[in-house]
Amino acid sequence: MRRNTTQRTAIEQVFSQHERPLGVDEVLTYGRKLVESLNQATVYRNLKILIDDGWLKRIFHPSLGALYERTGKGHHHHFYCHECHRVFEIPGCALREDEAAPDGFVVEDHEIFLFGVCPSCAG
Amino acid sequence: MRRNTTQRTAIEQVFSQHERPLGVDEVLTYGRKLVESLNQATVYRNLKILIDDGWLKRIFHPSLGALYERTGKGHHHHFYCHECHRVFEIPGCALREDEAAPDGFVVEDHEIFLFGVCPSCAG
DNA sequence: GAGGAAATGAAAATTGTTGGCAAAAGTAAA
DNA sequence: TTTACTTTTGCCAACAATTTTCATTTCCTC
Ligand SMILES: [Zn+2]
Ligand SMILES: [Zn+2]
Ligand SMILES: [Zn+2]
Ligand SMILES: [Zn+2]
Repeated sequence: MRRNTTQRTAIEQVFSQHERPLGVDEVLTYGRKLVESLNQATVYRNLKILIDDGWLKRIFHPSLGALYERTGKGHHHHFYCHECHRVFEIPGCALREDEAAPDGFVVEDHEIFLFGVCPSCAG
Repeated sequence: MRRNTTQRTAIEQVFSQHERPLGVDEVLTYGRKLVESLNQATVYRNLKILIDDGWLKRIFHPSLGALYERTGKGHHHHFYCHECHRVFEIPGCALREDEAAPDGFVVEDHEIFLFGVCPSCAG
């Protein structure tokens, strides 16, 4: 049976405190402010657990690699600014899902990554 | 100044011969049929060069990791069937690009991964 | 051809992630 | 509570993927 641990609680708090996709290193850094002894392997183990639980979701960024974000925040997508290298969450969806794939394909989910320049970098 | 090498030419040929996203290991395997001595580091180096040149594009597969595919094949996206674990190229685009991000964001490119069941698995 | 810069191959070094194990901590029954 | 049991942790070794180092080879220009 699954036990509650201060480590996993801390990791959950990290995601609650930062409302954006986080990398493993960020989870570790922020998590250590809550539980000083927090270990990297523990972070990996718990990220996996939280994904299995459906509490987290893993997304892939073309250059940043794996990022983790909370589920249940409503359908949204991501924008990567190649100037400041930040990932933004973009609410809503501009995909015409019914036209997304040819007949016969059953589309159950989709992931969209936008690339460009964010408002503050665009000046 | 950039020089033409038999190795890079071989790598380009590999992509021309296989019209689908390829992993590093596949590029190495197929490439060695053209240049026996082809080295893994050379593959990595040239994949990077070809991406910088805009000749290749890197995409991330949720479980296979990084894949490389030719650019200039027309705008398209990818579909991952969670039954047979195959990646399909989906021609065309169903994204309303003008509505994809809030005002201020300059969208220059986007990547879409569809998930679901392919026609042959859907029966 | 000769000279010089760039690219390659081989291996070491990094980086990212997972696995083993003894010790620590959570849970439930006594 | 305390005890007994099991999960989870921290540390570290083991992997895997990718990058770097460096001596040697190859390409290109003269
Ligand atoms: Zn920016
Ligand atoms: Zn959407
Ligand atoms: Zn299928
Ligand atoms: Zn598109």
